[in-house]
Amino acid sequence: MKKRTTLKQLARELDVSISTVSKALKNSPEISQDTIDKVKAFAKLLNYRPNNIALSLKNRKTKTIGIIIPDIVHHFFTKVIKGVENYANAHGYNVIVGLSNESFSNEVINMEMLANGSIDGFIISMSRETMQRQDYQHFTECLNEGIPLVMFDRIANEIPCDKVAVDDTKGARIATETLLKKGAKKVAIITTKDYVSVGRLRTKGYLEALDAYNINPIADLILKIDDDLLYEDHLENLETQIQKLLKKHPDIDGIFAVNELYAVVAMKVAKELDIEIPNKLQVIGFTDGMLSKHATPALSTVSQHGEAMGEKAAELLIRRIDERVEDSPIQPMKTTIISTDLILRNSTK
Amino acid sequence: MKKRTTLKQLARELDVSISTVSKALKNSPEISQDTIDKVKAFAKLLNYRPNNIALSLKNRKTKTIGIIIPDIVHHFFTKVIKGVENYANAHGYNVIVGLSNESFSNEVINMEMLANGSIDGFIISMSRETMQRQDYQHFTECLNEGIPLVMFDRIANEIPCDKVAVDDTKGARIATETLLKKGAKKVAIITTKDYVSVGRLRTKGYLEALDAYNINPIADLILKIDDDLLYEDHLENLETQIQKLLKKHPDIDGIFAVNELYAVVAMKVAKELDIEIPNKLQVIGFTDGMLSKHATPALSTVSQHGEAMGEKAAELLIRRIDERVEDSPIQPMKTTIISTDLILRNSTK
DNA sequence: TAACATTACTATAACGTTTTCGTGTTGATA
DNA sequence: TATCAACACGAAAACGTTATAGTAATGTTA
Repeated sequence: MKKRTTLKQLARELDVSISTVSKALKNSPEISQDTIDKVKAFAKLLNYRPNNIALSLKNRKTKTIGIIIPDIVHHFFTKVIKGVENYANAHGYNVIVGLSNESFSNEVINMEMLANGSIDGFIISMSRETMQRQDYQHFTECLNEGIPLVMFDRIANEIPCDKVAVDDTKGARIATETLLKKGAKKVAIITTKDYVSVGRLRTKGYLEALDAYNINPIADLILKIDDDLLYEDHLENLETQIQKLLKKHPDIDGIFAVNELYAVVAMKVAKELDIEIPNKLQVIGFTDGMLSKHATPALSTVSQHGEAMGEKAAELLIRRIDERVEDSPIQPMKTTIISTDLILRNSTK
Repeated sequence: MKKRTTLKQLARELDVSISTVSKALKNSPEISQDTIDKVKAFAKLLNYRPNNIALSLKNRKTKTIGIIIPDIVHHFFTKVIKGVENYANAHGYNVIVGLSNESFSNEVINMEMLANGSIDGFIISMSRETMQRQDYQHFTECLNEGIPLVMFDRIANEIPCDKVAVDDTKGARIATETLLKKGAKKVAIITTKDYVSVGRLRTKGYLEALDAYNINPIADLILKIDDDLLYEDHLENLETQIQKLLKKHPDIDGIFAVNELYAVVAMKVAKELDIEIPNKLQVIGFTDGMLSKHATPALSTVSQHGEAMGEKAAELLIRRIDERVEDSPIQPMKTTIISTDLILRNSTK
């Protein structure tokens, strides 16, 4: 096994000091052009590249950021990662991914693993369990240690950090209003339990829309899915609940679902019940992913711009990291709202 | 900004040497129980955790592995990452993700960025461009520097490293044979250009199946999609080509597609042409992802077990990394084949 | 020609660990 | 009482860098 070239080796072979080599490679004016040329040529020959770890130790910054997400098999999170990578790489940062699998302890473990100097800052979307428990002390601790944090999508207002969020309420309101505008009279919502902030906020938007149209909400039409179950059970449970809903209220002519999976499943159930989409039932989802695009009919949906969110989060984080070096006064925390777009396809009239 | 606790601080405050602190925390027999207890208590109080970077420098290993993939917005790759994370985290390793975006230069840049000591080894699936150019010198260089490599899915046989692959040919053969067994007489394949190894191999499997059934392949029925285009153009192009195919050969009663997107789009086009699935046309895809599961009808597909692949790749890599430390003789390179499963759903009879 | 700049380097400390080798203090042994 | 082991700790080197502070050998000035 060949060992990596180090300054020491270069120095020894060129018969100069390590400092000289280091400086020569950096074009220091202290070093004669002659030596600079010699050193550089030799360094190139031996394919010298500075050891990142040593630099990290010296500079007390790693030029990597950690992103912790609940699940990577999710189009939205995957888009966010992509955005983070884009911005980070363009700014000389690497991205290290931690998966919490929606579990609190995994989230904590993952963060601790990385917080030991491996990363300069975190980008996080909380696990479901963390939201439920509302136990944020690993975040607080992190901030106390001076590690900057940026939260996105699933956010805790209690934590004083930069945040990137979607205007869930507004997105949901517009979606629901669109349904109503397009003639729907009885609009149901398929949402999550309330501890999931995005579900709660989107439900709020739904209610606002009804209110704007002077429609009284009907409890029956607000279907709160418990996605605490295992994936498979969850899916089955989801189907039967939607089935029940559509059978009990056959006059439902609009469904707003808080994610694309719920929307697609709703369409599937409707088709099984011979309910024609979009003529007899219009459906709008949230999060524009693969499923929406390739469903039949193609699903109208609220696009969240995951990639843009990722880029913004990375930008905020890297700014914090840089600001931390020069010990300037701490800037106030910022919450950036990424606006949604309604993409109309064939599941609406 | 509070600074992280270091051994030095503990030593100073406890009025002992750094060595003593270090040893005490490791329960060294050289240190008296008294001191050990004192040090530990104080360390806990100050929430001391060893600096990872310093350890990496000292041990010349970082306990992180890099995974480079062409695209993260792909269910398959995402599954692989999950598998890698599982295994890696369970073994005290972190995972750092690099995206090549199917571009050669991005792949090279990303690898160079990480190869400077940031990672102990790579897990890689080549970008499309790399496959096209067949320029593998960044891999060779990496191996020369003693950084272990594991390739998965998109593999270059020329590179002497561990590999994790799918038996593409066999999977494709079984899929096609299943179509034939279920009564299809005229089976088309929607595949990629030949430089994509998986496309080529799957086409081979398709041909083998035809051969086994004494059917002469028809050039027209082998649709090689050029996915070099931008995503949107690509999709449109895909649709029109499938349309043309189905119109020219209305008696096609089976389609094998080398990925789930092609399969789903084929079903969509068929539906538009009022071809009933599965009665008049049966479809099987490759890669079991979201799209397959939630398509209507649900798509029969060849499952690749991405997560298992990721776990296996991580296992192989970590074994190499560990073996590298003790300078034992180099073990021969291994190629692990992960077998596929055919999942039958409603797009087949 | 003594004092001083300039040039072109080198030595050293530092980042935070671990580990090998010393070393001073005990208590036991011959 | 001199010798030696056991004990409990400290000093220093090393990992690969960079930056600060020297330091010789020149050249310049008064």
